[in-house]
Amino acid sequence: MRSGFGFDLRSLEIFVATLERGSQSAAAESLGLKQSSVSQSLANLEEALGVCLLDRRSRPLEPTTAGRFLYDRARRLLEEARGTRGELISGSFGKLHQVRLALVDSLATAVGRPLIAVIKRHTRDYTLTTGLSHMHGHALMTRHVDIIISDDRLEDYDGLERHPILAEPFVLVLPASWDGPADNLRWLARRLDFVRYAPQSLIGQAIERHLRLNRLELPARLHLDNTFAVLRLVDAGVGWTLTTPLCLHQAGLSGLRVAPLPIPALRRQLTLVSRRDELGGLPSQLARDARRLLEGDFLAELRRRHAWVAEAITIPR
Amino acid sequence: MRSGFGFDLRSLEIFVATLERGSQSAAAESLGLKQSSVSQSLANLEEALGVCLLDRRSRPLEPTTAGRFLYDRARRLLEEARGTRGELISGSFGKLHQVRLALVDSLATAVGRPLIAVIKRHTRDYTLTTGLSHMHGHALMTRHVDIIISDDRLEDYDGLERHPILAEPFVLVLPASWDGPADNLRWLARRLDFVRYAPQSLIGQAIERHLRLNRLELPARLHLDNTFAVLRLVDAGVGWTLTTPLCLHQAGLSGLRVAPLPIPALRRQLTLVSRRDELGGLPSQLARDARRLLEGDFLAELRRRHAWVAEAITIPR
DNA sequence: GACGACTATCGAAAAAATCGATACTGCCCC
DNA sequence: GGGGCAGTATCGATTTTTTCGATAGTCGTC
Repeated sequence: MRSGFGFDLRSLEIFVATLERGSQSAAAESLGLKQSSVSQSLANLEEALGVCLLDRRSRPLEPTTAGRFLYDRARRLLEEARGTRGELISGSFGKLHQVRLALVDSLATAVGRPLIAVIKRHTRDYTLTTGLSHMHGHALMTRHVDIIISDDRLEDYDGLERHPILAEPFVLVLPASWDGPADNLRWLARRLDFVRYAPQSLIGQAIERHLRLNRLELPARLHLDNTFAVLRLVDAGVGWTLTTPLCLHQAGLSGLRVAPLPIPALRRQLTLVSRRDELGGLPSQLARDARRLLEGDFLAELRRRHAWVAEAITIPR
Repeated sequence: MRSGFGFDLRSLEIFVATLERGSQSAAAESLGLKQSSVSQSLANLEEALGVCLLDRRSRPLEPTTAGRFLYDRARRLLEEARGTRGELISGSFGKLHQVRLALVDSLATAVGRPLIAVIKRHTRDYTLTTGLSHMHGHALMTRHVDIIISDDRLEDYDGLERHPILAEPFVLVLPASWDGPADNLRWLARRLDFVRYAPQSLIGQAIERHLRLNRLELPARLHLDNTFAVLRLVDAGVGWTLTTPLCLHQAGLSGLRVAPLPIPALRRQLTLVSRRDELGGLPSQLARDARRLLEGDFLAELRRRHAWVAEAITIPR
């Protein structure tokens, strides 16, 4: 047995049959083996696991505590293996057990929970992770996740399907207490610190690149790796930052002052990306639902609070 | 691979690694194999399952629909195998996945649902079956069930633990419309048919044996294999029968006339039986709960309705 | 203490998994 | 359009694992 588990399906079959038939000889017969093979297999199993599984003295054979436990798990594993085989050869595939979804933080807070509800209708189990966007692409390609929604469209890769979710402009965010002008970043940066996103994050990179393009060299004092931390500092009056309406929504800090960028516009696009044709209609459905949720929840509130920002947001379809 | 599944844990490992690494060569390296072995294993897998799993043309390698499905199941199987191994070698056994309980019909209706709640606190999953008692003993010994509650104490077998649940007398049951005497079965049987339990059932056998012992030869016209059918006929005025208070309670036919046996008493004992020391405290706890439920529900109602019968019932502890 | 029913052990045989070598495929690039 | 490249398939040889047959050991029963 080459697998590193200490057992494989065959040895579990033998073990289970032995307990159910009550003797090695009976198990051997029921499996079309000889008793010696059963004995060997059981000995190997105990050897490989380093655990005693059977009390050989009693008749019918009885499991030890560990054996009783393995019996339970083995039955389950074998049952699932049988089911899998059946579904495979009949071609009638059931629900997937697990769909793994990775979201940018800002979306996770806004629409994570309702999206999970949608996923649940398609699979038995799911995982949802958040994290830095540039990790998501890699995770998708190595199959550590199945679906990502982030600002990375992974244009370099083939075999993917992409569903745009949201395009939003970056805005300038200032402490509520700041009542000075907000139309010159260079000038602003001399009175109030620029609170930056850490350069590992895609959002941070996008901002830095845009600032460079617009020939703004601003002092690098504060680098924080998540939106909440960034906005918390701004809220505390420490400085100002650039971010997007969705991030603002996520942080839930309603007291901040929001102004248009005093430099050419920068936008980010959130896109749902998955491996093409692997999950049927689930990705497009999730995309549709994510848009609907953003529309109803986030955008509606934004219209009330900062109508001019809401104008600039695009939710496709 | 000797198991009849078309795959084993090893081939699943290889398949999963191939998809996750995106190529056979990479998978081979990650598993310490050569590419040719991976190719072989995948070919065997497809051969054994009779299904194409991979689209070999695309880079990184992509699964077919069947392949995507198998990937999902395989990850799960491997995950469970890993978990099982971990729990086994660390000795810290988790919950059992499944405990299988078999009850005599009459108990199932009376206390089945609350008992399930108790089981749920001890295992992830459970099954409950009912059926003829004499099947239960066999099922227990062949590990098709873990716990039985029936009128068969399986005295012939060792290695079992037994917890008495209830002892109850048989009673004579007549149609409500019958207002004649109920103190002579032979006489009764000439006016009204004796509705029997099928001789396959343990309860039927017990009754027949008792009648023989008391030299009663009654005509064999009606043989029904479950309490509900038996009592339904009695209720319809077709005949009379012998049964127990719990069976009466189960059938829920409140209009029937109940009388003491006009022959020496016959009792049945319901006992919870399980393989000794396999399930820790669960059997005794279930027994305790079953008694409590019978006491509170069944016996309390019986006291109101037929106090003289309630007297004759014993619930231990 | 012989018998029967079962299990352990061991070398041989059979069946796998794996390897090494090599041929094949599709793609990119000049 | 042909060579290089990265990956895959195939095949005989090799190693490892599984199974077998034979035999010896164990335990309980009569």
